[in-house]
Amino acid sequence: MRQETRREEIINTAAKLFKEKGYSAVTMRDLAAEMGIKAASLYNHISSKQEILKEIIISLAENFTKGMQNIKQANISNIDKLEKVVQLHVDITANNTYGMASLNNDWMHLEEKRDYYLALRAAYENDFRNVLIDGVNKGEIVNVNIEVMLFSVLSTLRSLYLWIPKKEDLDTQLLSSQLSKVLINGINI
Amino acid sequence: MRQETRREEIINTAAKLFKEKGYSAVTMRDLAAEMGIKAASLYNHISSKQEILKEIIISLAENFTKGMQNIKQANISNIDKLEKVVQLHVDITANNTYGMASLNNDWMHLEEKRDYYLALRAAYENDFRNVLIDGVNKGEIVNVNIEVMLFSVLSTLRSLYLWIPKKEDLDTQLLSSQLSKVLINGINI
DNA sequence: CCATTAAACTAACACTTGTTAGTTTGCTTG
DNA sequence: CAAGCAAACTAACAAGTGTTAGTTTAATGG
Repeated sequence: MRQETRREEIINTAAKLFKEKGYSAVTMRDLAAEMGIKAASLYNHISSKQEILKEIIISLAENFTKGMQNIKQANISNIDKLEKVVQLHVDITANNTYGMASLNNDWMHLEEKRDYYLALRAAYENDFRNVLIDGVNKGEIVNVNIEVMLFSVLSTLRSLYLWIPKKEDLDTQLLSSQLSKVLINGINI
Repeated sequence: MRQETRREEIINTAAKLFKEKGYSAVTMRDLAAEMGIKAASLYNHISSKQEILKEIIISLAENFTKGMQNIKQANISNIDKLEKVVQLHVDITANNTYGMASLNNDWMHLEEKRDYYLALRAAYENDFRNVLIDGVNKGEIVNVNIEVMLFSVLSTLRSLYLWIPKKEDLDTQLLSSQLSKVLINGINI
């Protein structure tokens, strides 16, 4: 386990506070107090509050993009692809529960990188949609409204950060497989 | 269609802005500008920024509570109860897309009413959980991890506000039935 | 036509915000 | 030991914050 730099400590602490109160409600003085230093000292390590948010969100978004690239070009069924997507979300979220809150709720405060983030997200949703469409065409997935299926599954995956921290010793493998079953097969007998 | 009071106009406009930027990032001057007046003039109609948030969130939360009371005491199967819950979410969200964003993301800024909100939400989740448990016990619902099923379905329903506004002429009845199918039966063949 | 009233206004307040400049502290290493 | 440096500090700033006080405006109804 590599040692965290001071900069990374600040970013991780910020992510935690951003999850609790949202980006706008967290002041640089709040963040400094949580680190046990004065606000001005933060600027030895980061260049602005903006930059902290950017670091949190963009790295996560790029992780999702990378994961999706691998999955879409794999030579497996579309149901299997969906299971891989579920696992991708569980893994990334388990490793950065705090950051996922910012990704979901504070991306609109990104300013310069906002459009880049939105482009990544749109591409991701589109890749996801294509898995569903191909699955329907090949008879692997039931033929109901694609947008409703996309919305339903993706909403659950995007909300994972709200639930994962509650678990103590999380078995990501187990959660991922249970979640896949529920999302794919539903809940009725 | 009853005429909106000036107060209600302010609260609805605030909800719209809160959805776009979050409660903390919206200033009273932003809100006033959107209404075409000066910030100080808002205080002829509301007593504080806090109060606006409270009005938005608490009324919605109480609507959910009321709806759940009706559903839990109905003499129908647990699967039917779930369908009613889906419809409840679709109806409330379709009628107040903006407010639902605050309910989901800004409840932590409620201050005095925060604990009351959290109590309502915990009770709601518990009623929801009991429908699932009773369904499993009666063999209507598959016996997998209750918390995973609860999380999955509730996350989708709570995220509805992000998707509903995109539809132009929304048929809530249709959306509700499609969503129920996906959530209950899953997406595979 | 005058009194009332809803709803706007201007001006100002005390405080908080992100950030900068310049300085001090205390380790690490040649 | 001296030099270098990472990382803290104090002090201050300009702008923005929610809110109050007191005043003006324009429409309404007896």
